[in-house]
Amino acid sequence: MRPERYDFAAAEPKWRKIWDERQVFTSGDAAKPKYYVLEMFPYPSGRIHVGHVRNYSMGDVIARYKRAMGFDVLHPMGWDAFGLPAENAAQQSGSHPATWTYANIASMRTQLKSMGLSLDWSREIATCDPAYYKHQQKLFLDFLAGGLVDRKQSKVNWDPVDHTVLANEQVVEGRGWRSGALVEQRELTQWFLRIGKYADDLLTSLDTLDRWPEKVRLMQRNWIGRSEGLLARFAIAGDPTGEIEVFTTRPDTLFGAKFVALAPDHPVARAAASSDPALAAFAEECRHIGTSVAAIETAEKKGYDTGLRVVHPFDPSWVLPVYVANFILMDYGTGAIFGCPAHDQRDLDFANAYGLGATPVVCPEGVDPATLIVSETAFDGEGRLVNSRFLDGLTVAEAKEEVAKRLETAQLHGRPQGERKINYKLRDWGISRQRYWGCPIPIIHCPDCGVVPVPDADLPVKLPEDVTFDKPGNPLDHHPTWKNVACPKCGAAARRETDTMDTFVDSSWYYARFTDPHNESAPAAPEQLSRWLPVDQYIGGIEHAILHLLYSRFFSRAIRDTGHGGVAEPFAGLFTQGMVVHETYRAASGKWVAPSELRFETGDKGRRAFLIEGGEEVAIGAIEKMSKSKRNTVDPDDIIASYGADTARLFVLSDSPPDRDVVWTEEGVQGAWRFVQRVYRLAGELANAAAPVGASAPAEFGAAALDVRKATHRTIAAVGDNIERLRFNTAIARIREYANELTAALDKVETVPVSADLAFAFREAADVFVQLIAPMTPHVAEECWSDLGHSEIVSLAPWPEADPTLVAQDMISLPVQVNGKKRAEILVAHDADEATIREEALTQEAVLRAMEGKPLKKFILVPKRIVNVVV
RNA sequence: GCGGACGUGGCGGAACCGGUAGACGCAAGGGACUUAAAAUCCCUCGGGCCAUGCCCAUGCGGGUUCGAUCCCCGCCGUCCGCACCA
Repeated sequence: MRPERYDFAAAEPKWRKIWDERQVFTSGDAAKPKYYVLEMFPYPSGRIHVGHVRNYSMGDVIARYKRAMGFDVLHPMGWDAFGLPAENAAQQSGSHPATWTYANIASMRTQLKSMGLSLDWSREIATCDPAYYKHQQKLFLDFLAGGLVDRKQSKVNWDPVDHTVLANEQVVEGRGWRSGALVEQRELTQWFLRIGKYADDLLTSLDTLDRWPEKVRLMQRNWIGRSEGLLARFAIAGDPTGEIEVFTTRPDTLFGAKFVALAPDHPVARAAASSDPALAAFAEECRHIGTSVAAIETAEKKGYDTGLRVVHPFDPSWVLPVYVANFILMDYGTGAIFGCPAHDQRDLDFANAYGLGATPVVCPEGVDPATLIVSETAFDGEGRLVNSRFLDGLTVAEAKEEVAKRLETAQLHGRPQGERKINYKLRDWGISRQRYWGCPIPIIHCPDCGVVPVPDADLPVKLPEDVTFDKPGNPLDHHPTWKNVACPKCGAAARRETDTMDTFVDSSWYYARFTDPHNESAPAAPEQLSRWLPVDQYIGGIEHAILHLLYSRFFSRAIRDTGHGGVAEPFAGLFTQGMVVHETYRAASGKWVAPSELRFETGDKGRRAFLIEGGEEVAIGAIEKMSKSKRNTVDPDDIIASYGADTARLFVLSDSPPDRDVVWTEEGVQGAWRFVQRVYRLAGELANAAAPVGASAPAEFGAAALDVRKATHRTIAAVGDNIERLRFNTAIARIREYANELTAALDKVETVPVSADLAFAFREAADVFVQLIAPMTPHVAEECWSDLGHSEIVSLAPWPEADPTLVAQDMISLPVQVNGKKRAEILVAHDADEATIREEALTQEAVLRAMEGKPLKKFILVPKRIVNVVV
């Protein structure tokens, strides 16, 4: 006897056990076409959060749907397991980072498994596993051999208390986020990956990623920041060899130049500062402002006249002053510019501060050059050149070309004075971190041989286990013996590189490792890479729009170009899902209160919240991103324990479009819960009226049976289309609509057993209904599928096919408008000719009334859409 | 400042290529069943009016069109990204 209510607590573990034992989700049937669906793998913080539930539920719907569509689906899971939190935990609790990390992985794996995700767990990887980072080290060495790695001095944010490098986002108001110490700018020798080599390819290939959000492509475009311009060299007056090279995108405005400005760290500026203490002090001041993001925003343009003068390239008698200025960046272009105040706002602000003047040299069409004055706002639009000697009358583009040509042929100090140049904002990727819990950089420093790669046979360079975290700085550096090693080349006493890699490196190739996760000799076999890559659908948060995705695109190219195989673009389809947000609650004391501590009432004064303990009323605040500090989080474990995984999955997929934020509400969860129960009930009711499994179709269908079948096939078509387009919320809405239709059809049944045609229609409906909901709520679907008499599980059932003849409507209802306002509705055959429709429309009482006896001016028929009568 | 996205009932949202605005759900109100509750089921649910019907309504103001949530112009508001990149 089937129970009245669905007991998720019994059913969910039962079905997961069956999936697990039968290895239903293991990929590798080469006879089928492949489909690779991947969600961004989690950092093992210890607990999954609702954001994970949403992310992985979406991926799972796609995986289950594609599997049912006959694809060999790769849907793996792993752990982004290196990173600073493990070291922080080690400092605080004394547990070793590895112990802490693997314990977290174990508990999160249990949590993820309780969600019923159709993952191939046999491919699980963790980036902190030597079996994984061994290949990462090999890739690094291959990149090094392939000219994709650089070692150079670079400025870093140095925390003098923690003895570590900080990322920009770890510097808060000029201080280290953890230590609170004033951050210093230090020059350190660091390892860099030369992502800049691929700048142009990474930029132009964005156009091919037509299944990426336009927003992400735009962000990457801006980040890469290509600009075409000219390098131009200015001779220093009175110095036979001295010169300053500037980069400009506006060579056309050269006759509007009023000054040259240098970054404080420009070599010429440093040289000048060495004999001018005031300039040295000014440069030092600039460096300090550079550390604070807030300061840059409000900083005034400031400069210091070095006293140097440079000669205008087109007029030996024209000299320009050379300033050191706080707004010039050393690491973009050449660290030097020429300033044209009339046509650049920054230059104008600077010129106004130092009385340098502004001569307009570009005049917009239709403006009299004589009246052209620039005082507060620079003009950066199009126009024709004025006040520019041989450039006068040319367009901006023509003038740029002319200046470039002339400077390319002009000579200064025996070299061409100008050179066309394409610049990128994208910098090479510094990967050195002075930390323990990361992938060791496989390099040995020998006093005689210099930088020596660790030989392949010695890989992986494993992290030592006996480390301490009681001292600030890098534990690898403090380790008594680990860094001492013989040089592989000459055998002399040498020292290991003690820096480890940025954790973004770990996540830049994990999608490739999943294709062949247990390969010991290579990151992945080329045939596995070509079998699975690119990832067909990648799903994750928008916060990775730039770095992770750009680094991965770079790695995929670098892996291919160092002979490992694979593809240029790792992610053919990208979807960025929205966050899960929640109301906030605050007591009168100002303390944040967790939703689990509250009870709610709805009355005359609207919705109110009270503490369960004590009954104090608390204020219901804004809906915000879930965060521990505001205590507005919900624990997936609690939800799954009280409602089951299917309810949690259904809720995060319903209501809101997947790319937008979804508000977590108790009412919404209960709505999902009710529907899970309804699925179970409805399947049971349908079963009672349905023909047995495999019953053959009767020759004829009556009206009632036909209506049910039409609803069935229309829903198959709609849900499939919605899932393909990742519109899970509308897919679920269609299924709920279908449930309403089936309930109504069952209500109409007067006699049991029903006629054979209706029984067939109900059998078909019951099966399809369960199959359509299965990707979202797989456990209850399996339970119902079994109750419906199927011997095989629904997870292995092929997706139902919509019969086009049943999807098409034979009678359609056409709205009839008079002068654009709807007045009536007519029911006509889908293939009715215009004359029939016209006759029907024009005899409608409401239409005639609206026409008020006026003569018909025009009759518009949009087939299958609408009729409009114009009078 | 620059770039982008978005504004639809009490709420989340739907509406395919310019063709019935408000699917589906949440909340609310009314009712049935019940000793009662839970669960379930049914009905109402954008606003207004001279209510068998009509008018207004997709942030605001214009425009194009037989017809505009959708296209164009101008405002207002919200959110996101970048932030002196020469």
